[in-house]
Amino acid sequence: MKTLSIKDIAVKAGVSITTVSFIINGKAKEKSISEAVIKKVEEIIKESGYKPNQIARSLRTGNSNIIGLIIEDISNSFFSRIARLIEDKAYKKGYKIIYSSTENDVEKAKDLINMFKSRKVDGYIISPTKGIEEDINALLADNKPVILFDRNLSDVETHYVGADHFKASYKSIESFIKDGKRKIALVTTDIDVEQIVERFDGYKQALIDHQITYSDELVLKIHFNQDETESIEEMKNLFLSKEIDAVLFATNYLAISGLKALKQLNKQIGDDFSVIAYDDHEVFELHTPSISAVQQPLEEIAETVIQLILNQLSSKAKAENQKVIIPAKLIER
Amino acid sequence: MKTLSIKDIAVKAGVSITTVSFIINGKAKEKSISEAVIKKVEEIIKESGYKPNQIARSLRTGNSNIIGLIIEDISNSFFSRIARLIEDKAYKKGYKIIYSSTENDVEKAKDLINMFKSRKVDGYIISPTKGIEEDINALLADNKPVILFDRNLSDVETHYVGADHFKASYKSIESFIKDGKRKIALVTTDIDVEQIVERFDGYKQALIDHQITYSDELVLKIHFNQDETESIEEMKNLFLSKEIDAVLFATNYLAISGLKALKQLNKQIGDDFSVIAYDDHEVFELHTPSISAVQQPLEEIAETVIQLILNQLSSKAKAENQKVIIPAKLIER
DNA sequence: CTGAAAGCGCTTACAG
DNA sequence: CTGAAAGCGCTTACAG
Repeated sequence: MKTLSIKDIAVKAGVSITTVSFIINGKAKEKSISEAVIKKVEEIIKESGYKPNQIARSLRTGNSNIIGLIIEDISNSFFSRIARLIEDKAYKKGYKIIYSSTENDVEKAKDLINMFKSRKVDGYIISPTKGIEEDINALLADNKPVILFDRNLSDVETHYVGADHFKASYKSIESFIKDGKRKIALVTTDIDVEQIVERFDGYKQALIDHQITYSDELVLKIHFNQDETESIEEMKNLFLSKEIDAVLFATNYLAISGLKALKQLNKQIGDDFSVIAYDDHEVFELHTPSISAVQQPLEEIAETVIQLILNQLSSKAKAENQKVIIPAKLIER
Repeated sequence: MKTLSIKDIAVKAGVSITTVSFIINGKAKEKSISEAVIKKVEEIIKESGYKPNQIARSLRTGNSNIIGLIIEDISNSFFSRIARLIEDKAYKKGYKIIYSSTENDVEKAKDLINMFKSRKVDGYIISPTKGIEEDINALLADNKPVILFDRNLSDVETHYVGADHFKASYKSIESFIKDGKRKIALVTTDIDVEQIVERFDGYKQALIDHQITYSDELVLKIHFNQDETESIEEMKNLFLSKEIDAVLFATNYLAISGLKALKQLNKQIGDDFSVIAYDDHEVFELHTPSISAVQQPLEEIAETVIQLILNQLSSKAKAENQKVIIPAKLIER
């Protein structure tokens, strides 16, 4: 069974492909096609199950009704939830999303941008890695809408949506201090991306503002792609060597590794030892005891991202660049 | 800056677009293009940063080097992990993956197939919902490779990769029985898909084989799209009303809700009350006490799926349909 | 060893 | 009210 083309429909209806095309694209009225012809063509389309070839349409029009979503890692629940929400919302507006993970690898990120570019996606939603500034600027020069989220790139002039990482981190530390903690550790990663740096800055500033000396020794930077068992070992060392009474984990997967480390050490979380995780996770609510977490407003982030990109897509006018910073919530458990 | 076309390259190199096309597609030798021309064209391509328009290529060749992945829900960690593995492996072979969630909605699933079809994806990897048999058969009639995974559709003659859900469920119940449990409950969903039915059958058969009377009252079927709070209430009722000493949860998200229910009831998991979850989740290892889980071999499933589809894609010959059933492991914690 | 030309399936400016 | 024709950027059978 050959797939049908617009020509087949035109032949069947006894009209030109121009007429069929106008009808498919809702321009029938505008082009004053007669009611009778419209009805006839629509019927034939329906009963034949004809679907226009989007590839051909894209080649001709230069756009695709597809938005490219580039994230760090789809298996991280923060991203998979965001992806799901964005997909949902875009779908309702007639846009499809295609997504792919960079694994924080600059080369792969560039590859993905190229792939999306050569597929003529209409717009880009990106949680960027450092090093792709140029590629993104090239997209912008090409007049493609780009929305960054989760982490900003200071060398790129475009829209950004993200949580206020500095403040969320600052407040977490402040809540430790209010509870009388003084030896507060930070477990973070060594990737040099803005949202991680902000979390570190918030940690440091909160200590300083409360007259607690900042010490490098209480900050553990886990190497990004390292094996989890190794990370757990490093955390165990940290927890054993210093008299720490509280720890902020800068990502949810670090917190999960940290909980495993504590379990192995048989160290109880409680009045003597408090924990906050950055980015919530199902683990934390169910954990005994429950773990406090900084919760980014996923729904709001996804909504804002979609809103911004749809605006861009519908108005050809270049809008003012917006940086939307959304407060995160500290869920105390 | 206009994007370059093959024509621009041809003009710059002073050759025809035919020649450029042959070189791009590695057919230079075969078409005996002279070394000098090859070198020159390759240099121009490199320095100009020219990337062939994949849309045009797809329109012409009818394929896309893209594999469509259709899953139930990307925010479920079972699927997001599989997706990540499949993406990785496909990427290494030069294929891109585009994926999208059906949310177990037949209409959305059909829509997605249509979208992928009109984008001319080369092959399909699908965790199907019931009701899309016809659509999949249409793809097969169109000679497109289709690999089903996680759940099979009996009315569709194609490749399938999945865990042995019946046996895994059977063994879980058997392990309860060995521990002396007799009042064993099953919490499952009401969606009528093969892998869920198999888990139920395994549960029932194990009871029967061990001379334990099967009772409907010990089986709770949670409505698929229902609010979690409601599910938790129903589970609390089950746990309170019967003297249950063990429960198998048929999915990991049900198990998570179940753990929340138990927490609310202040009911301890231990010698008097055992729990096994189907599909592992980070929650379970960290939970106090740790929760046993049926672990599907994600890596193996992903590997097999990719292998099968790549085989199909490279050999135009229609291979024998394979049904690969992979044993799942019960991780006792 | 290389090129002119047809054609993939659409959209749209132009003509009538 | 409707259609013929150009063109989007490629690939490839054919010719030389």
